[in-house]
Amino acid sequence: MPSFKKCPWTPEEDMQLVNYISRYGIWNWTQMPKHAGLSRTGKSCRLRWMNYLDPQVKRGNYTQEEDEIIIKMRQTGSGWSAIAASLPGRTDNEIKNRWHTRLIIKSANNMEQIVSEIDTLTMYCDYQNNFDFPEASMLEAANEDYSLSSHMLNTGTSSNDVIPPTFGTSADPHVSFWREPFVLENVYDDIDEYATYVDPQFGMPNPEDWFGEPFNPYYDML
DNA sequence: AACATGCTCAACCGCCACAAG
DNA sequence: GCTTGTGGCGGTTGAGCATGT
Repeated sequence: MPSFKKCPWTPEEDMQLVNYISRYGIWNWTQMPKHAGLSRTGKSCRLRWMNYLDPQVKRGNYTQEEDEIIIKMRQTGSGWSAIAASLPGRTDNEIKNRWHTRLIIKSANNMEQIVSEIDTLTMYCDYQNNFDFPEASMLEAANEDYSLSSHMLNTGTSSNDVIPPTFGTSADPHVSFWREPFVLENVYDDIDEYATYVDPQFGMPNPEDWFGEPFNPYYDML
């Protein structure tokens, strides 16, 4: 695990950056810190301005409408920057934080999401067993989405309740599932356990029903 | 009151795309 | 076509605050 010291911006540094940009504008992030007398990288300056100092940045107090937009766009695969573009005043970083701290649970609180999780997993099975699937990024997405499941399973519980396994993280008792050679039986084992945590009101479908039918939305692409 | 745990968010990193030379 | 510089994106981390025990 990398260990690096975080170095918060001081009010003086903020002032320097704001003064410089208000006077000369943004012309080159790499050169700017030198001219502004800041001992920061251009990237750091850019991030500080974009996420914090820019007067157009809105802070806190997300409306329900904003949350819904984030959830919808995220579910359709939009990137953070695309979502930020749809929410004036919100930054990608802020939206990302919002997602990971609040919305990921809300998002999972519907059946469609659960089905999507299963579909993603099914695609993964198909890939591993039958195809040399070229879209490596899809696998990463599958892993991420499956990780999402653990958050989903928390729906309706408080932080003090028993937390189901956290798939795909260092604390994940199932982490070996993703790192070992793929074995279909492992999927069933995990799905079974996964299903036991789902709120019964959702009427979790039998995983066998889902895996019994060949399913791969990417067949047409192959 | 003291400690443990969880949550939030600013800040960093690595990687990628693109443009210019 | 290759190299280099720059900006942008997404993932991750750590500090500090809030809350619970």
